[in-house]
Amino acid sequence: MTDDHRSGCPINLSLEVFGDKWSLLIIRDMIFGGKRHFRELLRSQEGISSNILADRLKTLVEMGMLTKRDDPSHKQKAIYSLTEMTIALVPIMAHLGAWGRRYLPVSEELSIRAQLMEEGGPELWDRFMDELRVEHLGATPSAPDGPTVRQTLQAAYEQVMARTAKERELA
Amino acid sequence: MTDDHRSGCPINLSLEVFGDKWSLLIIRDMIFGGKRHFRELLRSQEGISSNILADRLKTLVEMGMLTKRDDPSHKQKAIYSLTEMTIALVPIMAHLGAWGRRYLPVSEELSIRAQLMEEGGPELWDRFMDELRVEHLGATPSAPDGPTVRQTLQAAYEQVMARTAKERELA
DNA sequence: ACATTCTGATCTCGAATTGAAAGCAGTTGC
DNA sequence: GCAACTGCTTTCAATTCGAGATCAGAATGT
Repeated sequence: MTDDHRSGCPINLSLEVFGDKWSLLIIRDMIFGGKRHFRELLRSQEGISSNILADRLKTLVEMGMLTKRDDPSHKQKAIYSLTEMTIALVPIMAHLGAWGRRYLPVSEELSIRAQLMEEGGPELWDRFMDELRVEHLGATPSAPDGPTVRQTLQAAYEQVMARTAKERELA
Repeated sequence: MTDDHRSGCPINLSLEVFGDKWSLLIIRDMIFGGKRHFRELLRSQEGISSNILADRLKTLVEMGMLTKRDDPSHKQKAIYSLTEMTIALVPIMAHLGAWGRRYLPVSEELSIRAQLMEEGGPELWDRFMDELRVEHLGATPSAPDGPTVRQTLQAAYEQVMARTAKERELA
């Protein structure tokens, strides 16, 4: 980790951490897709290539955005976990999704999650962050039972996928 | 403007627009620094070089993030303006600043603005966005008189600068 | 009138980054 | 035994980045 920064501005430093075309997508897939393994992350919507993924994961670990440990069930598997720093990006992800949905040519299927996050507001974000802390940091569950935020988002996504698939079939 | 996107995901599309090390800094300087001209933007904290600045400005204009027009007072001057799309990034800027301030080695002088934005919350952001609409989009002023948000942030910055300069002198 | 400064870029060229595709040394499951 | 899976690493061409020099026209100062 080098310490030569362009400036001490918070926005600049944030960009030095994830101001590129891939880092936030990896984090997105971990947060919203529940992905923890290299091979899972390799199957991103955008088709990241393995060398880039390996490089970004290494950098993100060095910067404290992720941690990496061995998977007990498989000697060659590595498990990547979010840190508090990365979980704290959930509201920013929500804002980014809302902004993109408003101003950019998003697809319906891939923006339903952003819509639900926007509608859910800070309450939903907090609940999601708590769930991520349980999942990635071993925090003790405090929230009530029922479907998790990720499950809810995923279900909505699959429902839209099923509907649009049927519409395409009929067309 | 090409239309071949990696995916229709809102977060991905957002990153395709400003997912690099410079675009958001240019927008930051326009929003918080009130900069409108090439030469002003060239004097950034981070020392952007002129070819990069020219390239990013061109791209941002093409994407509808900025508009460019002639300055009536000088035939060679160009004035860059924010669009609604870019003004809508203010809350994201605030979140980014807050996140950076919490997790990264920011400098006191350059993070005082982020602190005030964080403390001000959505109310302050809305007021700021209204002021930007007046300044850049020609909206009719609706807010009460008194110092603008940018002036308030700038004054706080200069106060910290004066204090730390004195401290350095004494040390 | 004349020099200086200011304007928004553009040009050059070496260095760094990007990324597709193939390969690899193991591990696991059947 | 063997095919599939594991997290990468290597190769190499193409692209992008970026510092510095430069530019032509316009305003400004004297």
